[in-house]
Amino acid sequence: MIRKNSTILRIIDGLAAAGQAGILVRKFPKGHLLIGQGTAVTSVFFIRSGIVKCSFAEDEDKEYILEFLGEGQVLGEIEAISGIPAVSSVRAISDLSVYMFDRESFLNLLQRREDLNGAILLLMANRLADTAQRSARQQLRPLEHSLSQLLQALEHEKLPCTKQELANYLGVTLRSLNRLMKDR
Amino acid sequence: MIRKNSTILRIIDGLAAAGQAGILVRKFPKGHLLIGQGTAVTSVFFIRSGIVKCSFAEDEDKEYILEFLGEGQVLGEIEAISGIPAVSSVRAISDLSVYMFDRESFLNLLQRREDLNGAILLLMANRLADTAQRSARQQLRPLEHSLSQLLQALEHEKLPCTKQELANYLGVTLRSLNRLMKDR
DNA sequence: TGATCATATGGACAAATGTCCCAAATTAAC
DNA sequence: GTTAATTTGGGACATTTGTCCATATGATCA
Repeated sequence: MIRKNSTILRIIDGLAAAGQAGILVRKFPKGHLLIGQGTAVTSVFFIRSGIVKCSFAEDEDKEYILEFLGEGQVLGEIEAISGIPAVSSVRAISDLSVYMFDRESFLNLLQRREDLNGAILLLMANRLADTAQRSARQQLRPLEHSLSQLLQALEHEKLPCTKQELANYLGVTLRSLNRLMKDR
Repeated sequence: MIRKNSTILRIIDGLAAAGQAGILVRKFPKGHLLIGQGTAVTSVFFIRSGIVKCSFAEDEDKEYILEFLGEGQVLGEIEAISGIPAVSSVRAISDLSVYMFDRESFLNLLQRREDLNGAILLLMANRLADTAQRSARQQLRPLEHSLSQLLQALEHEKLPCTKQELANYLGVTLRSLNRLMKDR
């Protein structure tokens, strides 16, 4: 449910400890917007601790939550690599501690460090697989199924988010979510 | 609508022309299954010409089409990189010509050739962006909207697929698709 | 020439979901 | 401690979508 990746965090920890240039440690409070959909992204973030939501909006009023990311996950790498404006917004839903790279440093390291390169390839492959699978399941299965999966996942890890956000993650209205919750 | 990628095709053309070991040229007829969901993937394919559909099934009877891929697109790279069984099935929907790599050769080249590495990173970044965007739009917008977008795209490029497949791409039943088509 | 299969179209009804409300409960602000 | 704002839970109804048909059209094959 909340994606994590300890391999990458270890690599970055190592780089930071070795005094690699271009890495900053930053902290952000819950609610802080790290990346705004449609804007240019100039930094790449690696989550040290905390949770963010990646969400996509079209109308201002409706949002769809693409994923929740936790420890070791990377933010802004897609935009850094492809040069396009941010695909989604990224907002902290708990207090956050991150490593922050400027774009050039990140791309440089990605070329020079084979281990980082491999870890990022792997992370992107996993994300693609997960995203595709979730997208497909949401189309194929009834809402009830996605919901019970979600609730089961939430028993193990608590997610500091509202019910509206859960609905936005499931791609339905809050009303529908409540209905399902009631008559289970 | 149909994803393509000429940069990669040029790189692979070059490698093949230079006699790089581990590359085969293969042709498959329309309808041929290149990758079966859930099975181990031992080859990586680069499309020289033709179109495939990547689809995800859960019940045997229902399928969701993740994307249509054309020239220069890569198949099986996710599984090669991450080692997981195939996330989706890939089937030719027109006659197909491909470059075929065994997994080891592909991973080797990915390490040794900076240009290929960069091109694959870029391709995966673009796919992630596209997949996320499509998934979000399908949840946020009414079917009518997705449909008109799709029809507009199809005016420029013709896709050799059935209406059932279009419905599977949109994530709805054929009945719903027909209804929308009728009262536009 | 049929017979058979895939594909395409649409009627009728059921089920799921959204929209528009309002009220209770909880949390944050002063 | 009181007020305001957010979050939650749900009724009533409209709309959308799915399910289960039946029929028509066209292609293929014996």
